[in-house]
Amino acid sequence: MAHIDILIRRLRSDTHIDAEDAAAIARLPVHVRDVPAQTSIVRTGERPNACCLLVKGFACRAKITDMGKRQILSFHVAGDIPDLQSLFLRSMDHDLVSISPATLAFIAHSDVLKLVDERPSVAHALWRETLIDAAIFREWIVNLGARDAPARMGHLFAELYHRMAAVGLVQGNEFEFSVTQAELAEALGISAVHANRIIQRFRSEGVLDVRRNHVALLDFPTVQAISGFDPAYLHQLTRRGAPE
Amino acid sequence: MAHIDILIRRLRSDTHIDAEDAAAIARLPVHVRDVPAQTSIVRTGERPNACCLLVKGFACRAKITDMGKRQILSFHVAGDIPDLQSLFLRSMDHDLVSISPATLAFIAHSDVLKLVDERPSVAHALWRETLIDAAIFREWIVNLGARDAPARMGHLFAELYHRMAAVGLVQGNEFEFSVTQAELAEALGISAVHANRIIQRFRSEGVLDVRRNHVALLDFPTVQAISGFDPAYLHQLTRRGAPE
DNA sequence: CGATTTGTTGACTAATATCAAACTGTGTGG
DNA sequence: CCACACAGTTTGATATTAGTCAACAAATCG
Repeated sequence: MAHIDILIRRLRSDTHIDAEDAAAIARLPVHVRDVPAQTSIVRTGERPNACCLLVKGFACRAKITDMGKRQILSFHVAGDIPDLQSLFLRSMDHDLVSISPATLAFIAHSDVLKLVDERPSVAHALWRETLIDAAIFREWIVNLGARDAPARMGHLFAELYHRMAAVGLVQGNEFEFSVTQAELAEALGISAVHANRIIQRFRSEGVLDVRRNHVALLDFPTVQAISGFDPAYLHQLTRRGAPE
Repeated sequence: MAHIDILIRRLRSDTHIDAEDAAAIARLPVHVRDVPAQTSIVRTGERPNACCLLVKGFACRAKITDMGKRQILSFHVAGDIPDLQSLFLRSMDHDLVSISPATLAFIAHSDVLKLVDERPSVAHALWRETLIDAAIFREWIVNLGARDAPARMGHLFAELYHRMAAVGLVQGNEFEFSVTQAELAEALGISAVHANRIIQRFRSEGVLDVRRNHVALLDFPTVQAISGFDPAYLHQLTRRGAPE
């Protein structure tokens, strides 16, 4: 499987592209690179001239405050282009960092721009991807502003479950995901100690089992109930291909 | 001044459009409507067939959680198109509500789509607008997740100052802005009582004076310092037209 | 001008942070 | 293969921030 196929699979999960579009995307030249965990891929203030497709592994976007605190903005899985916005926002306003060993496929901005100007349907599809990215940020704002810590954590894993299912990375109620409790805390806006206590409670209650490299949604209905999770904001096309 | 001119002014503050693009935008047919404060303009789940340009007044986007709590996602000022994402995300994942009497100019999706497919530069400009929208959400995540309540409030008003300055709506260090303390609390993810106490402290310290319809940034350097505000994430073109 | 919304205050409570120490697992070099 | 180093996790005690409730005051509106 070519590296870029994961992108086409991903796009098909939430947008409409036809065979010709897919073929045009598949023709995009890519530059593949493997990185270890904890590698900064793009940094705040840089002006990348390529977008980064995550082919394998996990990454996150994060901002550092003036007080030196890091806030993780989003987690990314295979098929995501976490810095697609750099196509029109020249300078990065945050960092992109791997949180596991990862395979990246870089696609030059110039090639993407040529493609979107030639094929409006691809432009619409990629624009839509960036809009879904924003929709996920909106839901994350709700999470941080309006839900307590256990609900936030439940919500995060319910979302990841859906997003990973879209690219075929879940088995039953479980999926591989590499994250430390400290990283989780940075995403949820809580302390690492508090994150640990919530994880333990979920584990003992048989709701959710979060490990260093693996997540099991032991009781999805409960996770959904305590977190108020509703996948509508992901704007995915349903299995049945229902209209969006 | 035609209603749509505020949009052109706004676009020029953070994107590059030429005279022909501006003329093409100015030719977009609009349907103008005045609404009182606290009016729901578009609701969650709806599938609007037009975008809404805010010509005058203020609005916010908000989500209601399953617990009935409302989280305000963003505030909007004249020149914003708060639901531009509906162009490609058919169903709304949040509400758009006026927070003051407001004038709205609705632009049919079909007209916008025709324009963006005919003029790539306009497509790029509008796409860029939605990306800046997302960049603001990212910063708001940092605010809610990594800063304490006073910093959040300072940050909100520092941002509004910049955004309103871009469309010429500030006088000195002051600007008109209509918001109740309860709404502020819903945006900041704190209780109304706590919001009130912070406002009073800022007022007594001569840092920031937030009133029902008016905001004065009495001491901008201090606001900036306590909130860690850095306008880079707004991706505005500087006054001097410096490159972005 | 009365009615309603918005803002203000105090007392009390709950959620979460901080700190510090100890423990566990995993990989590395001797 | 062991021992050590290190990163990650777990625990308890204590501190702080912010929430809730309830009453009242002040603005605002029809």
